[in-house]
Parts: sequence; C-alpha cells; structure tokens
Amino acid sequence: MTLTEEPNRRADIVRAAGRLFHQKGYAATTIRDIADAVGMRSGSPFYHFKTKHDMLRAVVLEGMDSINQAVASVASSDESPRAAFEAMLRAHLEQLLGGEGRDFAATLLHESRHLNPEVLAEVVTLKDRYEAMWQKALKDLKRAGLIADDSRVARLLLLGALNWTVQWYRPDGSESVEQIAQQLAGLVIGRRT
Amino acid sequence: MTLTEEPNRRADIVRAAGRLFHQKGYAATTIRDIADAVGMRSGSPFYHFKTKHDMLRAVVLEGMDSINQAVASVASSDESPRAAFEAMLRAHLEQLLGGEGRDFAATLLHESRHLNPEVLAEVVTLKDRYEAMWQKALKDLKRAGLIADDSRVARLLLLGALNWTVQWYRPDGSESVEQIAQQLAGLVIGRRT
DNA sequence: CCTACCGATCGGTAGG
DNA sequence: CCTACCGATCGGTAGG
Repeated sequence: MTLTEEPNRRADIVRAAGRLFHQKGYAATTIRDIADAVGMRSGSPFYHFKTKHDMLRAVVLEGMDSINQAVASVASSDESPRAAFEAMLRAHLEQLLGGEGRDFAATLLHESRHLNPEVLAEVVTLKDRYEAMWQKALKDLKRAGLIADDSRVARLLLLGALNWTVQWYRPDGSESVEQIAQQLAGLVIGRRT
Repeated sequence: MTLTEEPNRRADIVRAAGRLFHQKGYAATTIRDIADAVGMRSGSPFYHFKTKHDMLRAVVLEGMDSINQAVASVASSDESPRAAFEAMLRAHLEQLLGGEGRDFAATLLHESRHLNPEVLAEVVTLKDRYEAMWQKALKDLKRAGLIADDSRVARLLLLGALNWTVQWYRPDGSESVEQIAQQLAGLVIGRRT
C-alpha cells in the first residue's frame, strides 16, 4: 500500500506521458511537454528514463497489463456464456473509456508502431494471450447456440468495434459504457425486445 | 483524360505522402522523406505545396472523397436492403484495404488529428454526410426486419469493426475482402448456415 | 525545380 | 533533479 502523499515522480511521468501520447501522438510529443506537465526541467525526465522510447514502453505495457487483468478477472466467471461475454465487453470498454487507464490503453492501441522490434514482440505476445480469452468466449457462445461464427475474423471484427469506440466516445455524451456494451452484445448475439 | 506519360509531380507527392503518413505517421514523416520518395531535393516539394500540413490536407480529402464516391455508387442500388448493405461493406473495405486508395483512407482515419481546425471542420462535414448513408442503410435493414437496432451507436460500432480492419488485415493473409464483408454481414444480420 | 541556407527545436548528456 | 549545453534534424525560404 503506497501512501498518497509520498511522491512517485516516475509514475507521474508515466501518467503525463500517457496523456500526452494519447492527445498529440508519440512523435508530436516532446520531452519538454512531458517535463512541463510534471513541473520538471527538460533534462530531468532522463533521470527516470533512459530514452523517450522507454517512456512509451512503460505506458504501453501498463495499458496492456490493465486491460488484460480487468478482462481476465471476469472472463472465467461461472455464470452463463452470455453473462461472461457481456462482463468482458464492459471491462474492456471501461479500461478504454473509463477514467483511470484510458490514456494507457489508447496509447497502446494507436502508438505501438513507434515501439522498437524487441518491445513490440513483447507486446504482441501479451496481445495474443489477451485475444485468446476472447476467442474462448466466442467459442462458448457458439456452443450455447448464441452465435453462428466464432472464427478469427469474427473476433477481430468484434474487437475492432470495441477499440474504435476511442474515436467517438465522449464521457459527457448521451450513452454510458454500460449501454454501449449491451448494444454491442445485442448486435452480435441477437435480438431481444 | 490525362496521359500516363505526362508527369504529374503534384500527384506523385500526394501519393508518396499518403504512403509515408500511413506507414510512419504524419509527425514522424519529414519533408525530406517525401522528397526522397519522388526523387526531389528537400526544398522542392514546397514548390507544389505551401506547407507540410497542406500535403496532409490533400491526402485526407482524397481519402474522404474516394470512399464517399465508392460507397455512394452502390448505396442507392435498387436491390434488396441486404444486397445494398453487403455492397456497401465491400466498397468500404476495398477502399480501405484494396490497392489504390489504401494509404489515403488509412491516413484519413489515423492522422486527422493533425489537421488544423478549419480543415478538420471541412472533413467532419464530409464524414457526417458519409455516415448518413450508413444510417439510411441500417434503417432499411431494420424496416425489412433484418436487424433490431439501427441507432447511432449501432452505426458507430459497425463502422468501428470496418475501420479497425486496417490494423490487422494483410493482403497476403488467408481471407479476402469479399469474405470479411460477408462475415461482418452475417454477424450483424443473422445466421445462415 | 535546385542550391544554399536559416532559425527553431529536438532528444539527450556532463557535471554538479 | 537542475544548469547549461551539444549535435542533429526539422520545416521552410530566397534567389536563381
């Protein structure tokens, strides 16, 4: 348990970097932007990170880790396949659109191309593990007769619909994360009145 | 009708810029990258465009225009709502994943945030018009009893599934654009065996 | 469209 | 973590 008062400058930098990478993109964000955001001089972030790329790495891995844990914690619920699926939709969307890890997840989705090959491979491994959870959820839905297609393409199309919400969702908009999750479930699974 | 032999350097620049913006991102692409790609010196692109931003504008508007035309040309077909819908899916995916305008459409989707407010407003107007076509297609599907939800969120989720294909589709992969379009139609509309 | 160049800014570092 | 700085690179321009 960390005390809230104890300053953790490294974490501050990661948070600020996440926000800026999300808002302006990695390439358009300067070290000076990040230093300003945490009240440091331009050379000081390098006391905590060797390179700008290392900051991106920290942000992306944090995003991958958060969403993985959030979805895993509801994926193996012993309820019905449909309930588990809807809980996974909610968890994914909350990571992506909700307060805390929003910038981390968004940076993961949009700035990973700036990762060097070694780190990218690291991320891809985690992503494959993550997507396997979804594949299993789709398989269970199909076995229960709720969907007809549990192929790889179906999974990618579904995750696309989820991930693209970053582009249009507004926290002050008219629909909640909960509603979006339910509408997507309805779209994929089928109609109820 | 333009002769193929007649060199059009401006169009060459737009094409090269589109490819580079798509591959590396707008901010990470330099004028020198673009000049190299078309065999010019670093100052020469500015004979054709006033700023780097104007090149982005040209690429994005070309992308918006192509996809708009491609989908519009099949949207008002007088066939069944389902056939029209599937044709729209194919047209959108072909623009996004097919050879010609791929880089333009991808740049439109991912680099629009670097547009200045005036140009962005221009793009948003065109985008709204584009999305209205999809809204109408969904309305027709609902009227025909093929889907239950033709709301704005449903439309955005659907377009998300389409747009995200840029992230995972590989031209040399195992599925064709045609197949992806059909699987998405099946996912949304309903099962056939 | 090239040559030659400019001022600004960038990621990163040495030394404290 | 700051001060002071460096070499490299960037978008853009003047003059031809």
